[in-house]
Amino acid sequence: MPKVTSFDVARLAGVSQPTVSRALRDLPSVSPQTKERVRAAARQLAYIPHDQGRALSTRTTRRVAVVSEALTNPFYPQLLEPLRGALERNGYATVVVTDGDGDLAGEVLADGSFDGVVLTTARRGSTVARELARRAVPHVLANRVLDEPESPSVAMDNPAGGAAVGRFVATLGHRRIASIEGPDDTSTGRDRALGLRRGLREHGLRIHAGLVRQVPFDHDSGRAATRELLQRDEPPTAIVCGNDVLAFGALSAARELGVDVPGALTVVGFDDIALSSWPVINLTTVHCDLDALGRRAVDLLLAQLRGGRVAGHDVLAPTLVLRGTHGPPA
Amino acid sequence: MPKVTSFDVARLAGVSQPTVSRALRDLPSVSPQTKERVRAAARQLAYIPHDQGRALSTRTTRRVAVVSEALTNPFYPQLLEPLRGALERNGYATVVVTDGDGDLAGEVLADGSFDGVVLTTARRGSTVARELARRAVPHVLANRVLDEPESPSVAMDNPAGGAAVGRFVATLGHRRIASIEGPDDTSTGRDRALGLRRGLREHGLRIHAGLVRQVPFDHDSGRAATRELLQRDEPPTAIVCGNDVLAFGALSAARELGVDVPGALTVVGFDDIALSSWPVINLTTVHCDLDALGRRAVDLLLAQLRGGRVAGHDVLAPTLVLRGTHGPPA
DNA sequence: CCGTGGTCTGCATACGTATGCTTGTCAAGC
DNA sequence: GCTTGACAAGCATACGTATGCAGACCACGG
Repeated sequence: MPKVTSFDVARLAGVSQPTVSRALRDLPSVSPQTKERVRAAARQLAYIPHDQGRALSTRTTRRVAVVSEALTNPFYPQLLEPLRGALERNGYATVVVTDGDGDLAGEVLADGSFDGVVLTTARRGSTVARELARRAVPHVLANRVLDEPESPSVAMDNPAGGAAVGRFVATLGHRRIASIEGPDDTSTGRDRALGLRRGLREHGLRIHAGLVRQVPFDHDSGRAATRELLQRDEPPTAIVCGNDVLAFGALSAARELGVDVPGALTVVGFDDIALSSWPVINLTTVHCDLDALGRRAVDLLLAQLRGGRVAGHDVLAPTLVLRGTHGPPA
Repeated sequence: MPKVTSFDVARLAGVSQPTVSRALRDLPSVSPQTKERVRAAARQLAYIPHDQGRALSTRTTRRVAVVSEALTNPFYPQLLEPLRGALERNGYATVVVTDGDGDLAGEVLADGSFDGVVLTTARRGSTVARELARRAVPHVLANRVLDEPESPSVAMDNPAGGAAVGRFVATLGHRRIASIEGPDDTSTGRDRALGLRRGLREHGLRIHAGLVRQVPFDHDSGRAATRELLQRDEPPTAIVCGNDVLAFGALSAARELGVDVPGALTVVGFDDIALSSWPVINLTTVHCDLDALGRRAVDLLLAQLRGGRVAGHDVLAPTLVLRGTHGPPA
């Protein structure tokens, strides 16, 4: 592809290839006149330095991989954006590596294509982080964490958020409370569910086993689970969801079945993604500061890229945000 | 990063470096016994071939860049997914290149990091495609097209879709029809708006100049425009939006102002992204088969990657999908 | 006039893998 | 027994850029 190389530029400018390399990077060891001649030649040939060559020579790519599940879940683009911004401000390009099945081979991440890795959707037992650690690839977990906290990580305080929701629905007066939870092998799914139970317990409440559903984090799963729950003999008066997308599914099911929200049903989400604040949705949920999370994660990664050993486990406090999908039981 | 190279493997296996290269790629010119010895050595050292080295040597990256605006607009992840799938099936990895401002420097795309490029958010006057053409970088436009059709492209038949919407709202009986359109420098924004006018004209209708808003393709813009429109002395009875996200904004504004949809206001979108079919939204819109679009775009790209000259301009027919946000005027 | 120091440029080579060509080995065929 | 050929592996080198080191050149001071 790169028909024109630094040798071509050198020939045209009447200098050597190394001089071209130095001149175009504006190193001080090249005289102003030579620089100008080289720049002119490069311009004339529309020369673009070949990135592979540079990367091979410097053993640095200025690229960071962000591993995420399907981007069609709107949560991930919103996490991605702050990560991308922070990385860009520090001179790194972001490459999104989609990990559809959650069993990505670690090899792709350690073949020299990236200077570092951000894992956003690690499963609790995933070995990818361990493998990266073994190969000394700078990396950080953002959003989800592992059971064995070997790698640095940043996450929301999901247990605390879950507990806050529990206390909130209890205080509203609800007693028949359902929980639509995310997968148990994700730290977000499990921690929020555990937190919810703790919050309810503080008010002397428990979740009836029949009112618990554990499903993947997507709209249709939330919708199906909610349909089941609402068609029980004694349907719940409140449904707490493991994330916002599940809550959208709950709202969809309620709409389909003609159940009024919040009159006859309270729905609470978790994440506070952009859609949730749209008046057409107006979801009561738990706000997560993904900007802060992304910035912090990138800080931890940069520290490693600069050669330091890093082992922090940051936890950010979420906050309940009250909108239009909650109320006292009918 | 790659502490262990093919030379290390060669030394351990007692063979030469080229033999390692051939053995691990399972070339026939290596004896089975040698292959096994090399594989064992590679396994023992946890050897991962350095991608930069391979890329430099073969002058091929097996990577394709997909250029898109911010992924927080849910349309793009949905276009991305079929593209990614089709590329993956053909052995190419997808790299998302985010083009926040729409003025991406073409250099990044032509520095040898990618074998090909898919442009999804090109502005009408963009020179990026031309630059790629000049440098003989295989590329294709998917979704949006250019005024000068120099590069191969695939897009929905946006004028036809717009016309269908125009005829539809006219047939419903609406007369005060508003149009919230996307930016004029995008082919989607302009073509859909032109199509709408054509469809209405067929029914002897015109859009009052005061009922036209041209805004960026995002929720808040749609919401703000709709608030303005609904607070006029004679508000529109139907609002046609340049895409679904704008329509969500319209629904938000209607909700805020207590305007009933579809009782007092008809809202129509364009794209039929996943959210639109959620019962909680249930938007009447124009369906675009992004799977087909993505597959076709990748086909055109692959033809170029295999060395062919390609110059097709494919257009796919969209279809109106009637859901819950339309009705006759009050 | 020679030596010194500083400035600029070029030479040689490294980075890790892939591949054309050559060499070596061995068995079969005449 | 020598040739032929097939097969297996190694040698040399290419890909494009970056960098340590050496050398050239110039000006200046003694």
